[in-house]
Amino acid sequence: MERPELPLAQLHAFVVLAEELHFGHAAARLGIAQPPLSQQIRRLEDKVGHALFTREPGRVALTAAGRELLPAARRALTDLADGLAAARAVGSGRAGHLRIGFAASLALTVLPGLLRAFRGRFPDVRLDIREMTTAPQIAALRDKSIDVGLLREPPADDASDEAELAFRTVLTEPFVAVLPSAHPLAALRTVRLARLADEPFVLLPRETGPRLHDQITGLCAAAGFTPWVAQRAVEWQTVCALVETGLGVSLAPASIRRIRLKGVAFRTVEPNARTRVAVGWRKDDLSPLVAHLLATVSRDPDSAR
Amino acid sequence: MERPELPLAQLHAFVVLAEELHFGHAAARLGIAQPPLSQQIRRLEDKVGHALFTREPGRVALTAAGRELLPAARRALTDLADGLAAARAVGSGRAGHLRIGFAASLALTVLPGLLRAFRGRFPDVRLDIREMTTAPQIAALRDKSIDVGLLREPPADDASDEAELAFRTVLTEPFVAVLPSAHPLAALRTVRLARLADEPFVLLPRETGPRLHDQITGLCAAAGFTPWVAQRAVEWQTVCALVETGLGVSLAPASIRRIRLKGVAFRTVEPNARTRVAVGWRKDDLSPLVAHLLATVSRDPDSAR
DNA sequence: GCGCTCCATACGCACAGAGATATCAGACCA
DNA sequence: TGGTCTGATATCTCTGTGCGTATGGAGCGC
Repeated sequence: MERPELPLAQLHAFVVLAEELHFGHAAARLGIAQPPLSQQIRRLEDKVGHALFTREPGRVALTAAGRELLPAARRALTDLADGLAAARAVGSGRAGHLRIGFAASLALTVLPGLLRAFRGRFPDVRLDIREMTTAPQIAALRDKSIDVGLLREPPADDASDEAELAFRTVLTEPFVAVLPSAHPLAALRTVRLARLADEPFVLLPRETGPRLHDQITGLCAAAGFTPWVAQRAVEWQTVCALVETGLGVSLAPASIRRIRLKGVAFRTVEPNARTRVAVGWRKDDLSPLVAHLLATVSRDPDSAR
Repeated sequence: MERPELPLAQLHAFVVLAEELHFGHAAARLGIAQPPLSQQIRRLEDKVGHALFTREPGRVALTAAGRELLPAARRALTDLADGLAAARAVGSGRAGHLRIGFAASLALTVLPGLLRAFRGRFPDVRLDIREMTTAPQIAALRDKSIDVGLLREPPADDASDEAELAFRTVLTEPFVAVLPSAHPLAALRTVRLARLADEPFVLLPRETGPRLHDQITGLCAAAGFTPWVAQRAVEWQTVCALVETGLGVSLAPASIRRIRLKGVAFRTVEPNARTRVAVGWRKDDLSPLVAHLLATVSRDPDSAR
């Protein structure tokens, strides 16, 4: 790639003149007087080394050399205009590409509203959403395979080893007991946690979200028992299905009320605790898209319908 | 098409830096010091309105906006470089497109050498050659459907109605008598024209080249007779074939000796006259290609082998 | 012949920007 | 802790060029 020889301003003048084929009109379209235009063209012709127009009195026409240069000049100008517009759109966050990880349990609650709100505001941004549990999201944020994560129970903000990631709580929600409809406790409005002490439990594997898992077992411990986990399942959907078949009961974030199954009842528990849903991102990620997404999350707190 | 906002020099610097990802190396490749390069990039970023590179200590990288701008910048630069080169090639006559009309009788003499010489000198020029007799060539030159004509017996240079066309004689050649090999006159080295007075003639139609036709009949008239035209044919090739079958004799430019037929003999005639082959072009055609072709014609006078 | 249109030329001004040198600041390494 | 590498900043110079106004000159039509 060599040093460019032709100033863009002159090429612009050239293209306009090639369209108008009239110095006066072309100058008017360019918003300048006629003599400067003559100069522009002259300078361009000097640089090219050949005449680009023939000026017979009354008629201006392109030469063969001019016909050769014209399409290249036109392409270059439109390419640059388009490229500049695209770069500005991306730079300002009006366009681009955002990869979002999300916890499966949010697929029916926070996520739809958030996506709808964001898409409404930034229709040219391509959203790449992928379901991931908490721990993989943190790893994915670190290795930059996602830009934003929506997860449950993030590491504490002040954890020393999380210097590169930031989290902000999006919402908190209570836990609910997940019971088979036929279960005696399902008849109550509120279930005291201790009453679940002897029930078999269905839970997610601890690795998929250690802090949430610990919070659940911690709740049980506070109620005076250690839950006996009869079955593990990797999705809340599956957990509910297993509960329906009578394999056990569960404790889950209230979000999963959205999973409507005939044979499953959700009951508030007592004593309760709230679990946090947070949004996480890389602190050093200056992308305006991330900023916009974070702003959208804050602006629409009830997007978690 | 709007006024271009991004100076090409800055885009060039941008592209080079995007390839090197190192200010020092990029500056070296650009042949400038490092601070000016920093300025170029800064100015470009100011105009775009967003950062194009991230400068973490030790590693320079493109931002999303920069990645968006890069291909457009690259395309624009190469387009312009290519377009400029093409325009210069066309302007200088090293490339382009030339339409040449030629008389059929030259297809075996002047033309091959001329084309070979021209192609050798200007391999990037596309030559569009089309066979035309004299009168259509003049019309084609006028309406610009050909750029150069190779023809026999052009109108006189000083003809008042030929102000827009110019002609230059390429070569002159004598006439030869075309006889069946078995013809008694074929036994002679030279044929006196008057001896053909009672022979039937095979000639081209007058319209295809009135001046050549008139020259032939003029020769006969000078020898004291008016030729009896037993047959007309539109190509010299055909004329020779008809002579071979004994349908008559003919008078033709010496070029047609190239048409070798077993039963046809070519004999010089006496008295003789020479016929001119000329190249014609539009006087107002400033194309360097035409100038080059004319120069080639002059430079290789013996291309008429 | 006169005026009109159209383009070129001449001259002047002002500003952007490309280049240089010199210096500074942060990161990293020995 | 000091040296090195990297990029940013400051300041200055100078050229290019973009634009203006004023003017010239060639065709063309009335």
